[in-house]
Amino acid sequence: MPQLNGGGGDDLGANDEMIAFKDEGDHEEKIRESAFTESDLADLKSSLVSETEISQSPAVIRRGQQDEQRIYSDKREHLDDVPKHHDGGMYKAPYSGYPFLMLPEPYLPNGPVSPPSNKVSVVQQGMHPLTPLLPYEHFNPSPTHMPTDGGQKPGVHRHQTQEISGFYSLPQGQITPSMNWFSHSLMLQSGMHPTGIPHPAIVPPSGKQEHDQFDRSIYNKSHAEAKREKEPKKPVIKKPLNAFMLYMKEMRAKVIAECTLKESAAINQILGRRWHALTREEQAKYYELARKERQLHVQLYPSWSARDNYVSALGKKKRRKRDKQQDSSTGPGSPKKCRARFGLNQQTDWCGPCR
DNA sequence: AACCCTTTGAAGGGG
DNA sequence: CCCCTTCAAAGGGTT
Repeated sequence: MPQLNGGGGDDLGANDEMIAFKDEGDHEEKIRESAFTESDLADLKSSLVSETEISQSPAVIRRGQQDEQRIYSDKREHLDDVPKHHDGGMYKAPYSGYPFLMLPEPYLPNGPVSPPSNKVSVVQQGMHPLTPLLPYEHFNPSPTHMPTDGGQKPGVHRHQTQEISGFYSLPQGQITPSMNWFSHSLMLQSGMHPTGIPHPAIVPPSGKQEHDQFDRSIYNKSHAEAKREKEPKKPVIKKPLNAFMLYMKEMRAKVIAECTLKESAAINQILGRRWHALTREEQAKYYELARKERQLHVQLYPSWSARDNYVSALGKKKRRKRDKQQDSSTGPGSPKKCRARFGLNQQTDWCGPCR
């Protein structure tokens, strides 16, 4: 039987997605105790400020993060005990009751398939932010399409694309390795996947959603401009979401609702804390989902590399320059700036649940 | 308009 | 192998 997970070993070299928890039960306990309580949120809010005040160079901070990651990595074997959700190789939405399995709307004309509606507003309408992951439930690779060896790349058939369409939140068309560039461009022109379903993993180079703007613009612009726009633009295949990103997608709306926050930076800090407060089982489901997503991504885009989406060398230079400025604590993103942004003197502005 | 901020995790490259 | 960098999402804020 075909298996997405090559039975124990991760053929994609991603058996490390099951990041285990620290052994320090105290630490974990401590984190969990502080989770989801109002005091936690208050603590977070104040820490959001105080943490940014710590005069620590970005490099030091990063090092600290990596150290922590390494510690987590030391406990992966614990999570390996978490029961895998496989059913003879057929991926059946492993987590019954998982909210994103509820709605087919992502494929509706005005559903979350359109980028703006895939955001919070969608959730507020009763949609789950992870709805785009719905196709997981339908993913039923046949032996022909799904190699038993997850690392097998050549000869992967593209029929799967229909089943996994909607994995990502920015559907914009589809490109498949078995297609040539001409057909790719045609698909992108129409904004559609060859199967007829937009694929969110692929976005235009701009990264923005344009949808039906194209056709209209053709008539409003000069011939040269129209021609230029008609030229195929190389689409961007986005990275598969990791466990935390999947978690964020699901929980973002909840945090926004609870805290009446909208600024993603602050929301993400809360989500980061909550992530650490999750039990290993709770985290495991997201690691599992992320692993499946990576596997599917590899099978869909065998030649794709994360490097493909890296910014140019010029962009790197630009960033290094920026980082240098940060070290002087006067540049963008400096503690000083962060204090201002998060309002050190405006803590009363925090909403109730987050106070 | 483009970039920043903020989080964790994955991936890739350099030493 | 270790370390560092980049990018995934998100949307208000900043330049």
